[in-house]
Amino acid sequence: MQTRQQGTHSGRPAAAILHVDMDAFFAAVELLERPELVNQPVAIGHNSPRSVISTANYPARRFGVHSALPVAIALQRCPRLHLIPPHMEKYAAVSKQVFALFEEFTPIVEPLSVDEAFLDVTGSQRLFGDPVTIARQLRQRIREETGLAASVGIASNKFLAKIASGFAKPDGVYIIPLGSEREFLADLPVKKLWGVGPKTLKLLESRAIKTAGDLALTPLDTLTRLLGEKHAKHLHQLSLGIDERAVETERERKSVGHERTFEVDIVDRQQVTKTLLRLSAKTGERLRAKGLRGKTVAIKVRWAGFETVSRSHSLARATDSTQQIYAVASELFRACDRGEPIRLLGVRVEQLTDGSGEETQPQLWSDVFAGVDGGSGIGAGGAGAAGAAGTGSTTDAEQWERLEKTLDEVNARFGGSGITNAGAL
DNA sequence: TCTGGGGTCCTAGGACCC
DNA sequence: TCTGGGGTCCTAGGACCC
Repeated sequence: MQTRQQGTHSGRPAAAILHVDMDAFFAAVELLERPELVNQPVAIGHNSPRSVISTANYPARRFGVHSALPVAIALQRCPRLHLIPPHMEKYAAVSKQVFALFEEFTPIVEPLSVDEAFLDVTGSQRLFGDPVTIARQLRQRIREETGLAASVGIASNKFLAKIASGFAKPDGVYIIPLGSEREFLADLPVKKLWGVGPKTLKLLESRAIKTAGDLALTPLDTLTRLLGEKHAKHLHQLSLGIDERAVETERERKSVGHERTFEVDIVDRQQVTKTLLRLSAKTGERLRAKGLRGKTVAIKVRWAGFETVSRSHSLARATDSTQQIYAVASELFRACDRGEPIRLLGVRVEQLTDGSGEETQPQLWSDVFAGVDGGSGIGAGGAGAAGAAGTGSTTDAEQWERLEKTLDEVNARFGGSGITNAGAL
């Protein structure tokens, strides 16, 4: 096992990167409260027609139940499946605990998701021992503090560490020793490489490229013609075991948005309007909570046939205003509406800048709804009343009821075309 | 058995400027 | 009069990841 630093061709000591991945995270958290189900098949997902499984525990996986599988199929494959609806706040709290433990071993931590991170422990070895020892301690600490199992992959770069953690699962450690990368990759199926999904897999297979080893032997210009310049270069590098991306502790957020798939495709444009309002409000609220503003408002519409279109519009100035987001979103929708049934609607704000230095704009719902409900309801305590940022106080059910009720009145008065703000576009 | 919701990154064409 | 190339911004779509 690789336990000592070796030099590399560049003269720098080899990096020691850990990829830590919690095992069946959401399910494992739920099972802490329901230990009697530990050996039963358990999956996390809403029990509704268009939901998919977000996590399955190992007993459930034996039935062919896995992430992204439609719930309806999961229940067919495993009629005795214990389906538990997700409780994101609970997982976020445990996640926070786990990430705090990471920081005990190194400050260089890159979160990949709520249950997964890269740790650069190159400089931690004097204090904590070699990477395998660090992994062992870390797993021990996680188990003590949370009762959960984490798997750890160890390698000289992020890509290999991530591949390694897959081999470590469940509840293990796997190391790809320095110098054995090419050998390790030779027989690795290409679909294991970061950036190879179903489409790319098909393209590669059409050229008889099945393993990372095959990929490594394919001339770069062949790959470039197949996949485009960046994608080709990236995959070719990975196939050679090369990944020079550093573990990044801070990454700038690029967008904030919300979307919703309807249980049944909707036709009613008043419901569209209501949904766009709700999605805009959620988005605006999160922007304000994070002190962000965005210049571009984008919508996503998935038609009943699953065809998806997006429309976007850039503003002269970045905004965090629910009112403005909604005005743009509803106008974008109006302009692309085919009158067909709709499966999904989304609202997203892009081109973010942090709002510092700029005064927060008051959210003048009373202007939008002026003369409709007497300006009473929403302006006063409603979505994004100035200063409410970050408290979560703007999402409670009562408020939504008021928002929607007011919108119903608007629709009734203006013939259900929704509210548009001519000044917005 | 139809396919979530949160995102990131890349490509490509057109506008516009130098 | 015709034509060029680079850079940046905007928009739409698509692949991919957890």
